Amino acid sequence: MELKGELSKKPRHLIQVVGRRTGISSDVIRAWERRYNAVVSERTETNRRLYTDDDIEKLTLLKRAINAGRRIGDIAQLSYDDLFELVMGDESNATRSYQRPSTGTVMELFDEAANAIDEMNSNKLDIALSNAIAMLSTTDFLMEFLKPLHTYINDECSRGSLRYIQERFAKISMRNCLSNLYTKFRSAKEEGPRMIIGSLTSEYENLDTLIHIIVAQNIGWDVTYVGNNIPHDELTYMANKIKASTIVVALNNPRDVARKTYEIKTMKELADLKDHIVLIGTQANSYRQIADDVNAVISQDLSSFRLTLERLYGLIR
Amino acid sequence: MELKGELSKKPRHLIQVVGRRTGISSDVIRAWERRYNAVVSERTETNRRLYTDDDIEKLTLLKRAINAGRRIGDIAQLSYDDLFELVMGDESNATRSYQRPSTGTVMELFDEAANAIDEMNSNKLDIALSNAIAMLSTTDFLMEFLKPLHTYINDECSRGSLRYIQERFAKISMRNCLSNLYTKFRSAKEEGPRMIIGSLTSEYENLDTLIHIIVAQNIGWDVTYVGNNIPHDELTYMANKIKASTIVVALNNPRDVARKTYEIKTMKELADLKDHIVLIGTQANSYRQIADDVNAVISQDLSSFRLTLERLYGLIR
DNA sequence: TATTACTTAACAAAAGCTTGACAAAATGGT
DNA sequence: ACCATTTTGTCAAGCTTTTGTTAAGTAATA
Repeated sequence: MELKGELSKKPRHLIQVVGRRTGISSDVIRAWERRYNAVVSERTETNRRLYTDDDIEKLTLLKRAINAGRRIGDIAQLSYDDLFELVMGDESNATRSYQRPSTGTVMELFDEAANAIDEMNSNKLDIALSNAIAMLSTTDFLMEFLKPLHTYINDECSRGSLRYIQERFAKISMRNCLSNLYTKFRSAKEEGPRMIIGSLTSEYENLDTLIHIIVAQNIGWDVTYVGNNIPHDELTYMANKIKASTIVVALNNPRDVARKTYEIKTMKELADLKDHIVLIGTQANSYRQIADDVNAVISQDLSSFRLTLERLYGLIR
Repeated sequence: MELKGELSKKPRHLIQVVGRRTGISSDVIRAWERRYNAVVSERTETNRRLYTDDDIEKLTLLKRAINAGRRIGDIAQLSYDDLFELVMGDESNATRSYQRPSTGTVMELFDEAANAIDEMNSNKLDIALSNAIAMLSTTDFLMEFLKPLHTYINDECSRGSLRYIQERFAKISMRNCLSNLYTKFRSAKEEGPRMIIGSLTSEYENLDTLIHIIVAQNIGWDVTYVGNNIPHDELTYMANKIKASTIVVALNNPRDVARKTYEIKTMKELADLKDHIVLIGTQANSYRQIADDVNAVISQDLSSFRLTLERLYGLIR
């Protein structure tokens, strides 16, 4: 089936579409063409630019290179392959803290979302979220946008300046957005070590857990999310069956610590010895003792979760 | 089971109906035909246009493509498949093209999904679901694929041939898939009458409810889903605030009929008199009496839900 | 008879194009 | 650390193309 090969060489995308897909404004795309011949598209008979899939790929790479600190003037004329190599090098050498020049962007996106929640306009909220995804790197989106938005909602709600239903509908938009990200990244990666994420009986579904999924996928894990309120034996059954190398247990409900402690112990016994167990969530700290006993890792925040997974990833591969 | 029934090939919809279903005005549909031969329908002996279901699907795709930034002149003449590939690429921002199995019937798609659930391969399940979306019209996808798959899972699980965790992870994939559809059908412009869908206190989240959302959106409603377990006063508050013309209440938990009856009555009193209330879900029948009293509509199955919404849509517009 | 649909023509808003200018940010030399 | 220079994103003016909308007159429908 040559579907992809044929189509990708065919000029068929208008500049507006390219702008949306790459997140580069049409003005900039034209400026790059004018100044550096970065991507020179074909034209229709009436002089409209028509881009191919390959053009889009190159523009995406250019954007990533710029994000990594390159200057457009220096890299615009590189071939796709050279560019690819460059970006790979840049991104692997990148110091982990990459600072966005103007914090204005994040602030504006945040305000847009907060307004949408205030007006209870779910459409607007969805748009704000997808704008944020388009504008920010995945990490920034999660750490600097979605997480703050989450705590903002919780705070305002407990202070009484947001109503319960505003919290609920906002969280549903955020959940949708996260599951979109989940499926989007999933299709790209086929391989990578397997991981199961879920929570034990009496736990509720939690946005933070979903955020953890995206982080894990982003590092290269093949993640299966099984939801909340799962009996521990079901978790181990599945882990064994699909040969998962890591089980991530979300702990956010302070009740039943004793039972859950026992369940974690049992899981370690029943699952393959090679399996790693990672505990996340607000209540994870209550499980220090058992974590030591079964050699589990506690990751209370996203960055330590990321570090843990990168370490395990290195161990397993 | 025939992939596309005889009915879908039969020209039977007047242009007005097509306009309502697709959200494209009749003038525009005619202009597209005149200028680009986008969708050329058959005619009655007296020269009236008669459209098939397939025509409607194509128009819907055209609209989605335009939403994604395409221009009608460039895409009007594309085949359904090319159009679909284009829309999927645009909407998922990733240039990934789905892989479609050579010959596909609903049965094969179903088996593919069932196998994935059996093997607990969530990746495979996701692919099966998106293939089904690709192969089938939205209506067929929901009614002939997803709904049967849902009951299949419930049956097998209660018979014990599927484990609890298989049910859970499968339903999460299906939920993700539905929320993807939800976001995709969202039009950028806020048009169409507003609707709120949610469930009252003590209700659980339900896949069927999500399916109803897609159906409603497909007809042209601007849907806000607020989730399960929502106090009735919060529902009315939001309905008033965003000027929703219809509130859809999902009732699937047999407990607390008396309380919920009272809550429905109160909602009718507090919400604007013009608001319509629609009751859906397995337990909706237990609310016949109050439905009559407050002039609410009960829709126990998807097709009656669709009819109800089309009628209301006509009334409101 | 009142409504809906059909055709044709015309209009106006939206989006694309080019050229040119400007200001913020980055760079580089002292 | 300071200042001049270069780079680069953004925007405006003026023009063309595309496309949704409206109007006018006629035919069909209920």
